[in-house]
This record gives sequence, C-alpha cells and structure tokens, in this order.
Amino acid sequence: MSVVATQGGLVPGLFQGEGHKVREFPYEEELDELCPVCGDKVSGYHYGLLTCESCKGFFKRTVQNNKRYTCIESQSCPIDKTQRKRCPYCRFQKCLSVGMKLEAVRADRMRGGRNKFGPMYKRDRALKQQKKAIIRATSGPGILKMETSPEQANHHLPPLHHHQNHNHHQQHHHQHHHHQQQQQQQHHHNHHQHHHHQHDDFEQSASVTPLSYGHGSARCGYAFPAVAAAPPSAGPQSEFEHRGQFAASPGGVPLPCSYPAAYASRGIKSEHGDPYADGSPDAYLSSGVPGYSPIERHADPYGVHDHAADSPVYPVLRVSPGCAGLAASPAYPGATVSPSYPGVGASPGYPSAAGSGASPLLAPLPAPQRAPAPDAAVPRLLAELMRCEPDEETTRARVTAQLQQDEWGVGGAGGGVAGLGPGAGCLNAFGGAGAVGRARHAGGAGGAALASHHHHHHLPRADHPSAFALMCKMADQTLFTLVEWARSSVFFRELKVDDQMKLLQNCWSDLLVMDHIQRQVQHGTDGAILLVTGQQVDLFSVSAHASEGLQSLLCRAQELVSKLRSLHVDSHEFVCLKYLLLFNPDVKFLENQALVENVQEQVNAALLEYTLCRAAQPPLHHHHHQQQQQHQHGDKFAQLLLRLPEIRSMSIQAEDYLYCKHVNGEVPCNNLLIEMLHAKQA
DNA sequence: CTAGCCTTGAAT
DNA sequence: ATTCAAGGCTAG
Ligand SMILES: [Zn+2]
Ligand SMILES: [Zn+2]
Repeated sequence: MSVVATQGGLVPGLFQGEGHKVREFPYEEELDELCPVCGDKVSGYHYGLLTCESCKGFFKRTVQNNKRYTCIESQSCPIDKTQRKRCPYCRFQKCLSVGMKLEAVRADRMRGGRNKFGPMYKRDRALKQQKKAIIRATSGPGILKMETSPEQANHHLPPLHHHQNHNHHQQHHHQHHHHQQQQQQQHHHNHHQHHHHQHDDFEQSASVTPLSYGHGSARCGYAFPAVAAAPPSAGPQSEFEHRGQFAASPGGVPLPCSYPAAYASRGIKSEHGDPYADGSPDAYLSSGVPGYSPIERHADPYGVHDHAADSPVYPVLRVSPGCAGLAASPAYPGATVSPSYPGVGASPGYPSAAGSGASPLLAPLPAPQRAPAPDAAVPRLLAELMRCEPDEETTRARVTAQLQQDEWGVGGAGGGVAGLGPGAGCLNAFGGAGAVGRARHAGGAGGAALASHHHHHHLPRADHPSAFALMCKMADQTLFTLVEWARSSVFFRELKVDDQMKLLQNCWSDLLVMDHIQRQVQHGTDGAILLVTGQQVDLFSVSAHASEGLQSLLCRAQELVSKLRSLHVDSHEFVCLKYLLLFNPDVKFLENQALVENVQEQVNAALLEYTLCRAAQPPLHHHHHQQQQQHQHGDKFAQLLLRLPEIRSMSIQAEDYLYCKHVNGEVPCNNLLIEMLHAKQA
C-alpha cells in the first residue's frame, strides 16, 4: 500500500513509466493445486509427485495388483477429472508419463514410514515455495511482501472443525491388532518381519520393498522410455519369497533382477485371485517387452531439467526459436561502434517502450547506426541498460518505508525498535551482531563505542537484540528490489519465467553483495558502512564486535570497495557487472541459454568499449596521475572482470554465514533470503 | 472400480 | 511429539 504511494511516478526504471502493466508475465502458473494427471485437487505427494487422492489410489491399485488395461481407442484418451474413469489404460499411461514412480509402491505393503523420496519431496517443496516467493515479490501487489500469514490465517478458523472430528465409527477396534484385519495376510506379515532386517534392497531406507510392476511374462503396454534393456525374466523361482527383486548395482542404481511372474500378485495380494498365477499372460501381452524396470535415472520429475532425454511422450524443446536475432552476434567493429542491439524480436515489452516513449513497434529494428546519441561514449546497449537502473534515492525510500511498515505490523515486538527510527541495525546487508550472546555483550561495549563515535545521521546500534533481524529484513527488502530490477531489466524479461527463476536462484546473493558494494563505492564514505536505508554505521566499531565470519566478510567487502574506488568505477560499469552476474552462462538447463550467453557476450563487449572510451578521455583533473591512470584504465576491463569471482566467492561465504544464523534461529521468518537459501540447499 | 477417509510408522 | 506419504477400508 504505502509502496504505491511511494512509487508514485518516481521510479523510472522499475516501473517503466506506468505502474499498471503487471500483466506482462505468464506468471499465471497455477502453482500447485492441480493434479498433473487429471486436474483434480492435489492432496499431497504420492509416488513421486503431487497428485490428487484418486490418482494416488488408482496408481496404487494398478501397480499393486499388477493390473493391465486396454484402451478401446487410440491410446490417447483425454484424462481429466470427469473422464478419468473412462480409460484406465490411458490414465495409467499418463500417471507414468507425468512421473509417478512405480518403485514407490511397496511390494511388502508396509505401511507408514518414509521412503527414499522423502528428501526429494522436501526439496521440491522448497523449490515451489521459493518460486511462489519470487512471484509474490515480482508480480504481487506492490512490495507488500509476505502476506502476514499469522493474522490472516487466524481470521477464519472457528467455522470448520466439524469435519475432522467425527471419525470414530470404527477405529477403536483395531488399535493394537491390525493383524486381525489382515486375515489372510498374516502369512505375509511373517515374511515382513524377516525382510525388514534382511534386505534393504534399493539401498533405500531399511524396509521398504518396491513392488515390481510387470514381469517376465512379457508385456508392457505402457510407454516405458528407457526400459528397453530390462532383462527378460529368468525362470520361475521356487520360493515365493520377496527375494532379490532388485539388486543394487555397484553404482547404487537398482537393477531389475529375475522376478517370478506369480510373485507380483501372490506376494502382494493374497485375497484376490492371482490373475497370472496359473500362467495366462495372454491377456496382457501386447508388446513383447519384458517387464518394466523401475530404474530411475530421472528421479527428477520436477522439471529442473530435461525429461526430454527420457520421456518421448512429452519432449521438451531444447532450442529456443526466439533467439534468432541473438544467435548471430554482430561482429564487433571497433572502438567507435557500439555493439548492435540484439534483435529480441517484436517482444511485448521492449526497453524503449518505457522511457523513450517509443512504441513497442519500433523495437525490433533500431536503425543500424543511430550514432547521434547524447553521449557518444556510451554504447547504446549500455545506455539501454542504464535506463532500467533505479536510483538510489528511490530504492532507499521504498526499503525504508517497507521496513517501517513491518515494524508497525509487528507492533511492540521490540519496544526499542521504534526509537531507532527508520529501521536500524548495523553491518552490511548480510551483517549481524554475531551470536546472541555476543549481541548482548555488544550492548555494553559496542553501544558505547558507537555512541562515542562520529555523529552520523542515525547511528544504528549494534547492541539491539533485533539488530540482526532488522538487517535481515533490510537485506530482504533489498532483495525484493533487486528481483524487481531484474524482472524489469532489458533482456531478462524476455526470458521465460522458469529461466528467470533459475538465473535468480543462481545469483541472488551475488546481486546483494554487488548492490552493497556499489552503494559503498558510489555513496558511502570511508570508514563507515552505508546501509540501504541511508544510515551509516561506523565500520570500525562494527567489526570490533562482529563475529569472526562476519569480520572476514566485512573485510573482504571493504577491500573490494577500496579497489573499485581506486578504479573509479562508475555506474555504467556497475550495471555491466550486475548484468554479467545475472546472465551467468554457467547456469544450465535454461530454455533460452542462447540469450543468456549472448547477453553475457554483448554486455562484455559493451563494458570493454566503455572502459576503453573512458580511458581515452579521462577526467582532466589529477594531471599528476595521468600516467598511472592511463595504465589503470588500460586494463580496467580486465580489472573489473576479475572482481566478479571475488564477488561470487563473497556471496557464497555470505550465504554460509546467513545459513548459520538461520540455523541458530536468528533470522526472522518469512524472509525471502531464507527461502532462496533453503531452495538452494540439498 | 473409484475415491474419500483412515491408520501407520520412519524420519524429523 | 509431529509429519505426511504409503497402505487399508468401504460406501457407492
Ligand atoms: Zn488426479
Ligand atoms: Zn484410452
């Protein structure tokens, strides 16, 4: 809310002149909710991914009972909530194609517990959550970040407790004796006892025995991509034991072993007649393919990558057609000609549409040489990048406003907080006051030290218990602005959301570090740390009470700042560096990798040209340093590029540091930083 | 068979 | 003690 007021019309780069164009992104990703098989409501993770309850049951029944279906039509029946009953064949086919995992169905029917997919589910959750977070940060209403879940959630609770409670009709019976129900199953139960201790086939957590679907009897009407190599079943095994269905291969990959046709049904279901028990596979063999193989080379239905490799059903286009204009990087003429524009095509939002008031229509073809730019020294590409740059003042206002709003919302969470004015804290964006214990200690000494020093504007105190939390919020807000920056930046917004996610996931901390560094270089003063809120903190007193890890970070940051200052890095160059971080060609599995690489290339070229031009026309002052400067400018380009690894390294260290703090519970919840961090781990 | 609801139990 | 995905049960 307040944000809207804040942004008014002051934010040139971020809002591109108009604040109501939020529809540009296909962010409508119907996050979760829908079963990938039938579109019904998702009830949780089932056999590898989020599905609805009915598909879970269907899949279970099918695999457990080794069911075989036949499609009456062309094996391509549409599957949705209303038609899913129609063709079980196609339904099951779809289950498999979307990634439901056969091996998650247990042969021994053991209940409860967790299987090897547990961690994956967790990871996937983190990713989805992060995705949502970014979307909220990106396309949500202003910066009204985290929807205060605590309060809203509590509003409507009373009226819906009827359902859950009355489930008593018949559960008191089998408390301890679920065996009784098993009736014919106690037979197997005995086996289970053994198995639990004997085999942990599949090298997965102890006692889950994946059920083998399909068997030696030949057949496999289902589209199993990479199963061709499944060995034909060996002869029938005399014992009906769950014996070596799978054997862990040296590499840990489960390999299908001989598997008696009868087993599947017998071992699994004892009550129903075994459809194959008496050997009459005729009904199911349609293709000659021997049983399926639960091999799982693509234990990743989460789209992080391919599917293309092993799923003929849903191939993924690897090559992006949209990068046509980028493919052929224009030759770099010389120092005078700016790198040509990548013809991004008639994309909806071309940069110029924002500031220059130019119609999107003339975006595709910026005339070959519109040399008469106001500043000939600035490559046009660079000029375009600059146009998207938010100004420090606006960012400061927004972050500050948001922080204040947070505090209001929190209420009296920290009585002293309010007294600190617009946010407070110390250290850089990743800073903190060390361990809790330390923070307290700093309360005495640190506070005194800070107070006795220069009277900067509002000297945030490092001693406040929530100083670190405030710093986190500050960094959090900064991240939001950076995400928005990226989102509205020139080439980035041409990318698919998924690609954007991946890039941001990769560089968010780099951008934060870079943002901090840039702030220090351009607006900060020596010996102090300039926060995004405009407050300054005495560097010396801070590091005096900072933990070792933090000191190291501060130190490195300071060194970098000094270095960049000596190089007289200006905002143009900073922009380039930021883009180089953002468009990191090391990020793999991008749909439009070509664009990323091309932007990297072009920005590189632009930076080179720019630094060369600047070197040619250095400021007329400092004559006595002329020589030295000439030399410095000479390889300034290289100097700049060499800082990138350092920044990456710092961001990694900062992430580690942040993670430690998080584990210690010192990072406030609902923090985008943590969500990014969390999604990255594992 | 289907699909909603219930019980389990390793992992956390 | 809590989670929550896997199996079980049973009207419809
Ligand atoms: Zn479904
Ligand atoms: Zn069909």
